[in-house]
Amino acid sequence: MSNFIDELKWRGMLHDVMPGTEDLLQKEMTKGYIGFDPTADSLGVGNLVQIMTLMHFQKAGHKPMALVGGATGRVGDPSGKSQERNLLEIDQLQHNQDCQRKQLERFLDFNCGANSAELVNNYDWFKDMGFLDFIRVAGKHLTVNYMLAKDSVKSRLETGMSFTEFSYQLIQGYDFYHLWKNEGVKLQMGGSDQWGNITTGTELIRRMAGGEAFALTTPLIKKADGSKFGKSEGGNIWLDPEKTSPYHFYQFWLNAADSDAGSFLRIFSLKNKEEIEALEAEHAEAPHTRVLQRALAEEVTERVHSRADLDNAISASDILFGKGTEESLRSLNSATLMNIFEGVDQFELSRDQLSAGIPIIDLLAESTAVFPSKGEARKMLQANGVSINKQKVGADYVLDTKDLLNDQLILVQKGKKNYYLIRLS
RNA sequence: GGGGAGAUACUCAAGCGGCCAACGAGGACAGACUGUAAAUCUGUUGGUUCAUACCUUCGAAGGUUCGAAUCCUUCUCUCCCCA
Repeated sequence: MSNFIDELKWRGMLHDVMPGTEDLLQKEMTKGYIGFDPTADSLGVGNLVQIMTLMHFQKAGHKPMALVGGATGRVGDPSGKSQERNLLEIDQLQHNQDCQRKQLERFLDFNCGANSAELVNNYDWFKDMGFLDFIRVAGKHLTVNYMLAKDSVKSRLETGMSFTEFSYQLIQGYDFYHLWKNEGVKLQMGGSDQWGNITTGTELIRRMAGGEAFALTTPLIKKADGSKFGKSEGGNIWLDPEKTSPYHFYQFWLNAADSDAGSFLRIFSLKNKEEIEALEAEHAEAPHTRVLQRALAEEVTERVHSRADLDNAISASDILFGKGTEESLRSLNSATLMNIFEGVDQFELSRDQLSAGIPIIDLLAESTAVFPSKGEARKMLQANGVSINKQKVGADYVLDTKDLLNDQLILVQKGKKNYYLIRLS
């Protein structure tokens, strides 16, 4: 059994840990869990931190458990929220849970003997519990004073908070108690914003049964410039390939800033300390080759998607961002192009429209949805931000069949990094 | 319950009868420079459009006026002080 805490420490993944946790982990194979909130129908890269935590936990010889919050999702976690949340519809929640469960299954080993991973849903033990039972069994053991002292509650006392959200910590706390009592789970992990909820659980275990349980949290991931991690060009980066294509996913990691790449590699890769430090040394020698970003993007994309998806993403990136010129684009056959660019946003156009000649602005704003309006298309064209097949074009450019690659495709570039593929229907 | 202050675009924040689609800052997007990095500099940032045009915006609804984000009335909400 390797030292899990030390592993998290050097990776910069340890924020807070309850005294005695390390002793426990060194002494015995421990069951530990992390909860996932079904607020969306896919996990995002932010959740990847917790997934990695569970993976390291399992690698260290312990038994990881992922909890899908079917019950807690109905209530809404106030942690880190400055406003009351809107409740999700029940069938939406159900859908989200199903999607998240499938994703979680990919990352852990569910068939490796004693420390095989497990997946549970807290709705299973809450669905048959009545409100009166709950407040008698769980509620009696904690004082409102105790609950009010939590940051998640305290920060909302000014603006207001519903009883529903106030009770959230008690529900999550009861989860821990339930798993402790019935499954022998002794550790709950999570993001640093979960510390309050987790300690409510350990407190509940202590008061209800005189038992001992432990807690550990990971820091909130922030980029070096202070901005939020996990977003790109306005959107969240999802693990679901339908929501964020493997190409975009790969690009997201590849675009990590130098100042972030090292720490991201520690958190999101399974590489060991020596490997990472070697890569960093190599990167320092020749920053422009961006070995850190490549190593990061490759490992994470392969784990979340697949080797084949990764290969395509790399090929597409090489073509789009390499030294490639219009000639090299024209030299590729369309089957290859279509395959490689699967993850690039695509639009269709009829041959008739094109052969009649179509002004660039109409093409981008009307025939396709590259831009939401002609005004924006014009603006970007005037700012010199649009390329057709890697050639900058002006606002008065008119396209026709001569612009087709392989008589099939047109590659549109908006800004430096946004590519669109227009193909004949 | 009494008194006071306020509600402006993604956020903060000016404007206090025409020169306001609304100063400025941040954010976002784009250009240059680079390494598909950071920093820096430049441009854009209500919509349709491209024209010295029209439409929709300044909490909501009415009103005064040739003309209102700016004045009046009512309403809704927020904050502060006193009880």
